[in-house]
Amino acid sequence: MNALFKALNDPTRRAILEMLRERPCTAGEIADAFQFSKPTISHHLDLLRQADLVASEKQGQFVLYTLNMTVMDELLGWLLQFKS
Amino acid sequence: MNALFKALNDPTRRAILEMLRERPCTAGEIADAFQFSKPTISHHLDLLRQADLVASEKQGQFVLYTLNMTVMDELLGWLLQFKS
DNA sequence: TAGTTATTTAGGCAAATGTCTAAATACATT
DNA sequence: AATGTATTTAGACATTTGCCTAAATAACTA
Repeated sequence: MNALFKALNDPTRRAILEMLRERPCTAGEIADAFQFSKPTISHHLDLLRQADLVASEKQGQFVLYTLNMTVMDELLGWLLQFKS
Repeated sequence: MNALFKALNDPTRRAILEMLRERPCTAGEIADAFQFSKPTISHHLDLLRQADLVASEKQGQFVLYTLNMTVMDELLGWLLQFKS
C-alpha cells in the first residue's frame, strides 16, 4: 500500500500510467514522451514496477512495459471503505 | 489532484482519515491517537485540509476535524478510467 | 486579569525524492 | 570482433518531507 501511494504521488508517473493505458510501450517510447532524461524516466518506471503498477518484459534489445491493474483494485477497495 | 495524492502518501495521514471515518474528532483527540507530537499531527492535518480531504471547524477552544469525501470521488473517477 | 488548556506557527535537522551526467550492461548488426 | 542502439546503474546535488522543541495564539476558568 505504501509503495502504491508513493508511486502515484508524482505527475510524471501518473502520466506514464495513462500512456500505458492505451497500449504497452518500450522504455524508450515512454522516455521520448517526456522532457526528462532517460535515466530519470527509468527511475520512475522502477518505482512503478516496485508498486506492481507495471510489469516489464525484455523483448530483444527493448524493454516493454505493460500496465498491471490488479494492484489498483486494492486501492479501489481502500477507497470504497469510505463510501459506506 | 497533486495535493490529493501527496496527502494520501503517508501512513499517518491515511490512519487519520480512517479514524475520522468513524466520527469527527478534535485535533487533540487525533494527536493522542498517535505517538507523534501535536505539532507534527497538526501539520499532517494541514496537508489533509489542503487536499480538501478534511474540513476543520472551531468549536470553542477545540478544533473539530471532519472527513470530506467529495474529493475522493475525483480519485475514484481517475481510477475507474483504467478499468475500461 | 492570571492562569490553564487547545492548537498552530516558526525554525531547525536528517532522510527521502527527483533530477542530472557519466558510465555500465545487454543486445543487434556489420 | 567492433560498433551502434536501448536501457539501467552509480553518484552527485538541490528540494521536499516528516519529525522535533520552543514559542505564539486563542479560548476557557477562577
